Amino acid sequence: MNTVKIKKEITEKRAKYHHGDLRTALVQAADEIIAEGGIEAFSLRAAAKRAGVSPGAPAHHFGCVKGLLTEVALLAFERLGQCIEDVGHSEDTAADIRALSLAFVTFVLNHPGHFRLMFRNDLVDRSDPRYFQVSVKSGIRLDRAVAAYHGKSEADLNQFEDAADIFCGMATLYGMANLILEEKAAHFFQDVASRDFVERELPKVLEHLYPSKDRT
Amino acid sequence: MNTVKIKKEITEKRAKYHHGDLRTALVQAADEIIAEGGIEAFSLRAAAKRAGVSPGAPAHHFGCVKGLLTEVALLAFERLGQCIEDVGHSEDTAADIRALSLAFVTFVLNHPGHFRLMFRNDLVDRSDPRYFQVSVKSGIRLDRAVAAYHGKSEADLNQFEDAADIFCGMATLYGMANLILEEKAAHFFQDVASRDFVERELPKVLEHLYPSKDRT
DNA sequence: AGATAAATATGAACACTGTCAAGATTAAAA
DNA sequence: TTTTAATCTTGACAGTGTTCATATTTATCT
Repeated sequence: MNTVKIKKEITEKRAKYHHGDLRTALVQAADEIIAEGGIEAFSLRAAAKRAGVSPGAPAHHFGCVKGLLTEVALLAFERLGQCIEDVGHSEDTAADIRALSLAFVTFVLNHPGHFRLMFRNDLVDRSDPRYFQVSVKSGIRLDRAVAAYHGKSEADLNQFEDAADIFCGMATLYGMANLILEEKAAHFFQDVASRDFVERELPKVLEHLYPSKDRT
Repeated sequence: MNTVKIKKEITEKRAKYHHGDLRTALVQAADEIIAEGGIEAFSLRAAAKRAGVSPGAPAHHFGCVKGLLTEVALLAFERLGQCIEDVGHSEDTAADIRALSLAFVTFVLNHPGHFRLMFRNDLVDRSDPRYFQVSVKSGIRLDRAVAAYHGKSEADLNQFEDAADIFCGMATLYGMANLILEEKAAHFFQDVASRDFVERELPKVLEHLYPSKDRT
């Protein structure tokens, strides 16, 4: 009967021996850790502790650390996709590109830890089919906008020159986000990683790169 | 006298107790490890072992692991700078940009481990004054080329619009190198990380981005 | 319902990692 | 030559991811 008492105490303290939905609890814990302290702060054991579970538990749900981090990255991509979706459509294709790019860079500045994770080959299993799915989903709007800016439809994308345009657009945006976040552009602009700066100056830069066309 | 004998044997086996120039030996060891297996293969202890020295030795020469990796990164930047310098000058500014970009991407593909290290804030001490020095040195040629392409001299760089041009140029190049190396552009082009592909297609892409001007 | 099978979490172990302090060894300076 | 300073070793510490036998709970079948 004594053992029963002890069991009950334990039960009250930590819900149950079987967590119920440990998998999503671990993903959430990892997600929070990365949001708060970046990948530096993350460890499999820290996530386990945060979920109130033993250090060996995660291995049963995710094969290894990459599995868990992949889930977090997918989550982040979905959020990015939402931010992109929330951008309104306009008739000025250059303005569309500006708005989408601003949304992207804003996401990066708001979620630096996640952004640094999302594209890391060593931490995320990019061969997971869901990765392709979700990364395309969050990039397709920019693809279309750039294609439209160059007067092409989405159907033309197999044509080399249109693919090249879109490739450049993606590269530029990704590069700008990187330079801004990691403050590698400090000798171009000051306060380059501040949100104010980005909202003020990024549209100008993009206006330069994709000039609005005269519609007489 | 027995101990003397043993001492001598040890002496013959590993040169001397005092290595002589352990600092550069460790940098070289780390450099080789990263060249062979990337950052994944690197560890402070592995570098120490490769240099034939005890695991605690590096701490005396570099405060911590970041110190050693910073040296390797600086080395890599110097090599990059050399590759950039080796690119000839032409009168066609667009062709200059193409040649410089090709040299950069080629370096990235030839030294993937180093490239992945060079811009990592968590592994390299970018506040080291030598970092700024050497990174500017390897970027200035592209700066000038882009400025010249837009018909500006280097003196104009404080002007916002010229800084924006150069910022975009840097971002695009950095982004392209990333997309190509990490094969994030696979749904644009195939075999995107092969050297053949880059030499064949990258100039086309850049010709698109920086069209050669008619000089009638 | 009761016994059996499957899923799930624990806890200890293993081989790593970077960092540190005490002591041994060598080189340089007095 | 003796003393001082620099250099390297050794052993320890806390931390990491991963694995495995064991304990516990849930689900399934008779």
